[in-house]
Amino acid sequence: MRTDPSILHVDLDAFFAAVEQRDKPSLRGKPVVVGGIGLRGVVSTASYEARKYGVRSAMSTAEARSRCPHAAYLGARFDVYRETSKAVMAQMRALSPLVEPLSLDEAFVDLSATGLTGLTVDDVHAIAEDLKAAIREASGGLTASVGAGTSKLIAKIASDLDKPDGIVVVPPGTEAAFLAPMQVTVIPGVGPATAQRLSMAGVRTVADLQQLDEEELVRQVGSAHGSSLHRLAIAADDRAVVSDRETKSVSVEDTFETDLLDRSLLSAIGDRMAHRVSERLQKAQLSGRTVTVKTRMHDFTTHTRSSTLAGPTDDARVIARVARRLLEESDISGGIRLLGVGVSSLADWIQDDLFTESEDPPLDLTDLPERPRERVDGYHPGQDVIHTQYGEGWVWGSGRGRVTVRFETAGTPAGPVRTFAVDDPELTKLVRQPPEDEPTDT
DNA sequence: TCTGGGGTCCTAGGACCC
DNA sequence: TCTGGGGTCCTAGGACCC
Repeated sequence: MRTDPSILHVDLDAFFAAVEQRDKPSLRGKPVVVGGIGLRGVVSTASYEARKYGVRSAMSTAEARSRCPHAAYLGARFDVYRETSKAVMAQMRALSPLVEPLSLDEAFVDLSATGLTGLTVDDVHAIAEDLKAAIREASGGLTASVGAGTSKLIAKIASDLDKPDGIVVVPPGTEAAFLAPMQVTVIPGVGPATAQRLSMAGVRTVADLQQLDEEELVRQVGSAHGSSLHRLAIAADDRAVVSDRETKSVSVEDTFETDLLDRSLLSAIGDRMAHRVSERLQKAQLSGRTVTVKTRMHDFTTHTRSSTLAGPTDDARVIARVARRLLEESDISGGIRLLGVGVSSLADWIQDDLFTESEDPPLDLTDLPERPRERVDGYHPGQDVIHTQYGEGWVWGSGRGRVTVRFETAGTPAGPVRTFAVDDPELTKLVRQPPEDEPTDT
């Protein structure tokens, strides 16, 4: 545990709404609500003027409209927010190389990485003052709230105490007493479900939590959560500030204005989502092995189905094909309100390296899994794709020197399922690279 | 007035391997 | 011949965060 309050938590005030007010002077001083503006929309951010009417993040836009009909309701402009966020984060990085963004509008800054040591409460207060001024300058007038302390937990909670445009530095040594009178829900990770369980054990404040022994806590909320909560309650938090956290998954989802029942429509929507996921993977130079389809029923119950490929892919066609299969296996009776497609089990992957080496590289069939998968029933398990002169082939079973292939044209099965010996010259003849991977000058 | 979209982390059971 | 414990991978679901 460090002894000076050298971790800052910086939180931009009503970020999305503030950007809109910055860009449209007519909105300044007025209630502004940013979020989904459709029938099933939800509020992302409400300006402080709108909060006076009880409008809050995560509230349905319909409810927000009834509470504050005269507010300006705006869809989110993420590109603009991203750009502003970048400028703000740059100011933090100018202060310290160790910055951990949590979202577009929030980050931890570790001042110990600046070489400054023995910082006092006043020192940190002054640094926060300067940072806020730099942020205001770089962002075209946005305000931020800053919390500081000896840990992430303390900094994060402190930044919430004097919003908007405030600074709270918690003196070292006072952390446990600082937390004690607060509700347990101030601890990040304690949401409604955990709060409910704790309340049944008579725990409402952090002071109550500090009294509870770890074993009892683990019984109530599980082992990982319980032991981390036990430590956080007494402000024992040595989590490091980490820049460059790895992306673990990439996904796209959409809630429909009305519940959808039509499988072919859903299939087409899923294809488009697969393409968007693929684009984002490629942009980030990532690829992944697990494809997940998410469905939400009319009653809001949510289901996921996933399938893990033999190797990583960022190919829209592969993602789309697996997603289509998973969707076919999903129950959509009664209609679904949401569909999502995602890819996880990510690996770094430099896309070009696979194909640019040789002129006409054959698919290396010896690289296919040795063991056949058990469920080879016509749809499983979509392990890899080959491309042929007349369509796309889907390798769906292999082993013992044999490969089973179903060919498709534009996603539709074309011709029978065929099985080849790995060294069958006809198979070798059929296997070609897709047109877009061929050198353009030949 | 029903509940977004993008994520992270944890749990639990079954398969499989040693 | 029988029993078993641990580790890893996969799938599904849930809690939580901004």
